[in-house]
Amino acid sequence: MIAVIDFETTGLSPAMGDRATEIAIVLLQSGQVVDRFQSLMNTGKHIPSFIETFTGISNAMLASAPSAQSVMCEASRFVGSIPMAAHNAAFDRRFWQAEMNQADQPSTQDFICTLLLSRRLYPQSPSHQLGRLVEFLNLPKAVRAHRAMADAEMATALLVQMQHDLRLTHGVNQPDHAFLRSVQRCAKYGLPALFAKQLAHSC
DNA sequence: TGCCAGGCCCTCTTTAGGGCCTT
Repeated sequence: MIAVIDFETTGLSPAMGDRATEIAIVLLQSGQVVDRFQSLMNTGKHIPSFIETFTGISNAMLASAPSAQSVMCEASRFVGSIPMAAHNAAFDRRFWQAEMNQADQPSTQDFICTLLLSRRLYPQSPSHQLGRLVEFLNLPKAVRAHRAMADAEMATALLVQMQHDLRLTHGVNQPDHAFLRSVQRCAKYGLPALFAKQLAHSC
């Protein structure tokens, strides 16, 4: 099981005071979506006008949203100890840890990054932005990008496609979270050896 | 629109610099 997460936020850095505005999580098991979690969240932080335009999430929408603390407690129960994935995971991991910390919840989940994986697996793609990758791979594109669930669904489709390509193209039987983590960490020139090792291990 | 940060990756590199990606 892998939990694919996406945050919408007021900016790029929790260390600079930015906060999450929306969270979406898709649970993926054996290539199938088995559950979803989504919520706006009110931290009391003002959303800059550029971000309102960018995400479509307004200060008025968050005024009636549940508190960040209650949403993150619910998200923590939803994910448990399941390993997580995100596109540019360094970004979502920072907000996950910062918001969990604010809500007095643990945040020990391991993350894999579909951005780093796509740079390894699809070096021919002209761009590794989530939307551009989805177009490059002919995957279903979200109608409303830059909303949390739409982006989480696209990242999930991307992850499923990468697992499929690892099986079909590279003969890897079970590209689970642990194996994806080794692909992500593997230097580009080392990938064929990694695939061969996994193939031999699974035979 | 892109600035703000942080991490990865590439190269005209490694005693560094800049592009990409996330909102």
